[in-house]
This record gives sequence, C-alpha cells and structure tokens, in this order.
Amino acid sequence: MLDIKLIREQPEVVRAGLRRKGDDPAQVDALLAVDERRRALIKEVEALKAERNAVSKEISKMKDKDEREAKIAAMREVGDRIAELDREAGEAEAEFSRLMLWLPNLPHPDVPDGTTEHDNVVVRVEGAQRQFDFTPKPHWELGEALGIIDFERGVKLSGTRFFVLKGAGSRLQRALISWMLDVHTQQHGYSEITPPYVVKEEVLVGTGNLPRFGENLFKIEGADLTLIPTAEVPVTNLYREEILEASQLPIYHVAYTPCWRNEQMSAGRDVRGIKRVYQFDKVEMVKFVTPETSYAELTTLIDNAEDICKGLGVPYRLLRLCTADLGTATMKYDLELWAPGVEEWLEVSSCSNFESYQSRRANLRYRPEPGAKPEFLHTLNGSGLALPRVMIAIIENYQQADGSIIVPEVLRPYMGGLEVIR
RNA sequence: GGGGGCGUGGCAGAGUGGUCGUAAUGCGUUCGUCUUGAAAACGAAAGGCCCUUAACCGGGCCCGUGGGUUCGAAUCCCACCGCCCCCUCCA
Repeated sequence: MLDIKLIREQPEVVRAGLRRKGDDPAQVDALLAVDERRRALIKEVEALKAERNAVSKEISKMKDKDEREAKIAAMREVGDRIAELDREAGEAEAEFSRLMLWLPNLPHPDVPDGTTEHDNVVVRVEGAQRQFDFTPKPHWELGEALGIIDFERGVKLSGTRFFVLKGAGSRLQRALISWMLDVHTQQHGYSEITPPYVVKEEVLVGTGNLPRFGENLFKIEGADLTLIPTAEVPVTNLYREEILEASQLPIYHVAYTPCWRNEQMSAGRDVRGIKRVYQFDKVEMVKFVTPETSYAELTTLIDNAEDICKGLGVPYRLLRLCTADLGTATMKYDLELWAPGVEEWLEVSSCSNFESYQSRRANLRYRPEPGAKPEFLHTLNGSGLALPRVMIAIIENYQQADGSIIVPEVLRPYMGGLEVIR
C-alpha cells in the first residue's frame, strides 16, 4: 500500500510510476475522488456525533421531564441521521480500501525501464561453465536412472507437476536445507523460524499476494486458509499489527518451508523435470529494517544468497529486474544458476526491497525513538535458495559420464560423508 | 467432540446503562523534588487510529472482533475469534 498523502500531494509522481510499470495511471484519479467523498462524510458524521455526545451529557443532568423528552426525541433523529451517514462513510471507506490495496508499489528511480523480462539487466556472471567431454544430460534423465526422482509416482499420487524424491535424492535435498539454514543462521546472522504452512486471507493481503495476485494460490476447501506460496508470507506477517522498538531492528529471519503454487501455464512449457512444479521446498530470508537502511540491507541480502551459490560451486548470474518484472517490490534482483543439461539459467532467488508497501498493508510499525510516533518499517526478502532448481543445477553440473553425480563438498558432512550418488 | 469459566491500558485488576470515570487502584516505565550517588518517600507524565491544522488547539473512534437494542453501551442482546479448567479423543 502506498501512502495516501503521497497520492494526494504528488499524484503526478504516482501516475508516472504506474506508467513505468505499464499500469493504469487513472487509478490515481479514482482513488482521489473516493478519498474526497470519504473525508467529507467523516467530517459530517463526526460533527453530529460531537453534538450527540454533548446533548447526551446534558440529558443525564436534566430534571424537567418535558424538556428531557424533547431532547431525547431530537437526538433520536440525530441518531438516525448518524446511522445513515455511518453507512455511507463505511461504503466509501470500503471502496477506498479496495482501491488502495489494488494499487501496486512504485518502482525505485534506479530500476531500469522495461516491458518484458528481456529488459532485465545482467549485472554480473560468476563462475566458469564446466567444459564437458560428453553431452550433459538433463536432470530428469539422470534422476530417474539413479532412482532419486520419481515422476510417474508423483503424478499417480497428486497429478501433473508433482514429483517424489527418493533415497539419495531426498537426502540431498535435506542436506541442502540444513546447510543453507546453517549458513544463514551461523554466518549471516539470521534467526530461524518455523511458521505455519497455511495462512488466513489477511496475511496474504499483508504481503501483497492478495487481492491482485491470487490466481496461483491453493485454497483449502472447507476452511478459510490458503497454502503458503512462500515463507515470505507468514514470516513477513509475523509482527503484523505490532509496534516494534527501534532497538529491536534490524530483525533477520530465515525459514525453511514447503511452498505451493498453482501455476497457470501454457501446456507444453517446462513440462519435464522439476523446474516448475506445484509444490516445492525453499529457504527464505526476511528482513525488517528501518527505512534509511533498506537499500544497504538489500545489498547484503543479495550477498547472503550469493554465498550459497558460491558455496555450491555452480556458475550463476545476477540480474537487475526491470519495471515490468518487479511484482510488488520497489527494486528486485534475481539470481540464476546455470544448468548445463537443460542449457538454461534457472531462477533460484529473488531479492526484493518492498520499502513500506508491505508494512502498511500488514500494519507493521516501529518506534524510531522511545515516545516517538510509530512509523512503518521496511521489509525485504530473498530466497536462499529455492530447492528444486538448486537440485537441478547440482545434478546437471556435477554429473559424470556414467550418470553418477558428485556431491558438492559443502554438503558431504550433511550426507554422512557420501561423495558420489550412483 | 461435551460441559464450565474468562477476554478492560506495558502488566495485574476494579468497574453490570448516564454522574464517581479524563477507565479506579496497584505494579512497572519516564521525568522532577530530595541525595555526593543510589534507594526510599513525595509530585507529575505517559496509548493507538481517523478528520482538521503549517503547527498548536479542536473533534470522532477504540475495553477481543463484528452486528444489534438505546437519546446514550466497557456494562444489555446475538454471532464469531481467542484463552483457561474438567471430561473425551489423540500424534
């Protein structure tokens, strides 16, 4: 959510930001109109309530019965009028809130303009791509042959785009989760959270997944709960409706969770393998920081995610996303691992600054000084990292001619010293 | 799942239709007086949201949440949420 004062005072700035994102600038005018109506109604109804409060106090002191009855009759009419205006003000408020929650975040001035993902900018590429003396295979062939990924049985249980990990495959994923959590908690200063995997609607509104981006969510039938699409959702909302002390900030949390996304994609795209699935596991970093530090915090967030890529010894690249690809962030960077079997860069992390967009929606505030007025803090999050694609990158980069897979050094302690999956 | 009890400020805890009430009182917090300093004592201050304002002032709303009754609701009624106790069940 944006600051209504910004919209009132500098509507042209907001319209310009919307245009950069390819969003409709007329939303601003609709919002200003309903805001004005809403405020006029509030003024009117509050003046009447002030009158009613004053007269009610007089009534309680009146001795003369007739005089008293006359006042009560008069106030009955005022009460009816208040009820009517309250209803109108409530409607205006609901419409105002609906428009505010729909309005997207604005891009940071430094974000490159663009209309598609092709306008994203490669910031840097790290690590040399391995030269193979055989033709590298895609992970689905290797994984099936090794008996560590079972696609058919995943479909049998849950339908298309679900898969089963087995044996060393399960253990590899579990090792990755443990290692990544250990790196973030022990080296990067994050504290670990294990949140619920289903959340209420208002929590999804808090992060901005609703009302606008709800089409990929799995809702639980018969309950007002939805499976989380990312740990960002419960963890960012952890302190919603709270006022934190400045001395508590920054707060860094890391959480491992499964994630569910009902991806609506064109048939035939990314159908093979585990690149795009309905359920996957992920380690997510979330930061709660003061506004003046949030861009410096974004830089270290990216560093923290990059450390995982480096530790795995897989080539990766960092992308600065353009205005078309920002989602609800003001600025976003993606990390992509190179996968030689499928011959593509795989997005394994998005690192975003939301500034106060999410904290306004979740009513997540801090007190800059003891006794000072509460202010909205800034939230950031970044994957650290998303598992299936890291699994793809490891399987494909560390494959050998015989179809076996070398276990990256950092993961061996987490796999009982196993060096090769064969 | 069945029965009973309870949701009030940072915490504890009064308040059962208007007055005592600007939500008592206590504890905690902050500031002041006193003190070399501290403690004690005494005095005082302190919430959130919205409207209005350059700011101050002013007004409205908030006693779990949402409705209702009433001229007027923390207080009465209804629904929902949460917590506690007992029974039942269970990983």
